[in-house]
Amino acid sequence: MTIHLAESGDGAVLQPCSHDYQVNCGNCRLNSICLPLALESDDIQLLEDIIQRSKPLQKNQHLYREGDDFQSVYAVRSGTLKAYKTTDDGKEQVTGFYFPGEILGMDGISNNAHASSAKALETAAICEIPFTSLEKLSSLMPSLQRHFFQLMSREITEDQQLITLLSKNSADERVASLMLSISSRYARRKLSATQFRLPMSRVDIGNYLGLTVETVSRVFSRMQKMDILQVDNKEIRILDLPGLQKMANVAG
Amino acid sequence: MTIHLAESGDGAVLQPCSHDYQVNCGNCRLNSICLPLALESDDIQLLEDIIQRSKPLQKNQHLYREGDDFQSVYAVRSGTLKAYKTTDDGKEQVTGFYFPGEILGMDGISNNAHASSAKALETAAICEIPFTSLEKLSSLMPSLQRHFFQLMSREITEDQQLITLLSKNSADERVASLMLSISSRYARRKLSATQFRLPMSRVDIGNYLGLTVETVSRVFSRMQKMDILQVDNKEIRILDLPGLQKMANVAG
DNA sequence: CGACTACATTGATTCACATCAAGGTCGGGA
DNA sequence: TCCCGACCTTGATGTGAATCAATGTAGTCG
Repeated sequence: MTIHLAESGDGAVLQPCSHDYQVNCGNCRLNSICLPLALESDDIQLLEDIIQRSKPLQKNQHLYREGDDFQSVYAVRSGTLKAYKTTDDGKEQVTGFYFPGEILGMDGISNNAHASSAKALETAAICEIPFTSLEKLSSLMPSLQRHFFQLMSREITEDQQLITLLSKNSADERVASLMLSISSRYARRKLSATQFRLPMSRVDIGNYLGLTVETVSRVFSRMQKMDILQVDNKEIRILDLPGLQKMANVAG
Repeated sequence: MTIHLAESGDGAVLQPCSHDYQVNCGNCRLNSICLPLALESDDIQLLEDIIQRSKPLQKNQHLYREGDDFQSVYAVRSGTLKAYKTTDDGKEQVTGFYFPGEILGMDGISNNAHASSAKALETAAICEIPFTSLEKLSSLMPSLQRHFFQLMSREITEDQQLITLLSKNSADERVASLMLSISSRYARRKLSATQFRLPMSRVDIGNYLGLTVETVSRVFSRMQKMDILQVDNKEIRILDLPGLQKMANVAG
């Protein structure tokens, strides 16, 4: 059990902030990822009205913790977060990484309490979407209801991909798949698909993929030796994308 | 690639059936599991009107296949199904078992195509719930919309449990957890929590848990030797529930 | 600046589960 | 009834990743 020193006194509570961040859904660079809706502009305004933007999360600060009352889902505007669960015997399982444009917190709906914790891997700006407002709006806007069902369904299929990865694939394949996944998530934001910085530690990668740090490190070394990847601490450059895909041995 | 000989010519298409099965949601023994809604009786009638009951699925018959157009979600009325994905290199990954009262097919929403296949492990009766009707009804009935969001969220949290199990737990713990999960699902239906028949093969269990048949078999033998379980092929009797829980080492 | 701490790499050894191999058991069909 | 094929169990051996151990590197704070 670590104590999160970096966390400020008010903890994970997001205070609606008076100063504007000059962002709204209409002009947000990420809206094609976050809400790829054929929304009418007045529909966007309705959504806009319920979304709360708040002061950024610092590195290691929690957005919410396992067991917290579920109030909202969250969209990442900048930075990266990890979601994780703590098992009964105190071990940690990273269940996902969330990049800009992605939505997290949906696992809290079923029990009205968050089933996992979410903390910032680096400074992160977040859009908070109060769930009851979202529900009401969904009833009025079929396309929004549909979109949200799809988002949750996507979370399910992605979890199933991870289940398959953990159950059927070797260490090499797992790490390669994660690199490809991160690469495509950068590409989706019009950033380089072949050169990027990993926001998470080797421990987090290993934890997510069901491997130890040492194994992750060895896989990176191996990939480097094979001229598939160039690894400089957290800086990654993909040198041989087809080679990486072959190593991953999965569609992902 | 197996050919499913048991499958009848019309494949997975469910034909609405003229003869009544004397079942409706109002009197269904499973409705506390399937739709634990404080539904007004006229609300139940509205739901009733969109649900289609059809002729039972025979063992090994598919309810839907990976890639099929997504039209409906399904509730199991009797029997058991398994859901599975086929990986690029032809391996199979079992992603879940579905018992009476449980809902499957929600992974198809995100892409309008089923992300996995579902086949009957034994003769099974199914309620089909056309999704577009469900969506429309959800807009009108906030409690139904909420319920469906919760169902999907539960699927997410359960998948995350499995991810943790695969990533962090030993063969013994995995098998013990599955036995406890099945036990509690029987208990929920007011059936014996300590004596039941496994509807799935050892291969399916191993596949679901990321283990080989041999390992599953050995774990059962070990549990039997420890007087935790009595195993007679597919008949299971839990002799020492606390012992089994201790072996599982997880809350699930 | 230098020292402390968290993070990352690399090597040696161990171990849990996979793989390979051989029988055993059950259930359905001729 | 007996036979066949699918399913299950058990044993012997192999191996990929965990564990243990040591060293290297980067970022941080007094």
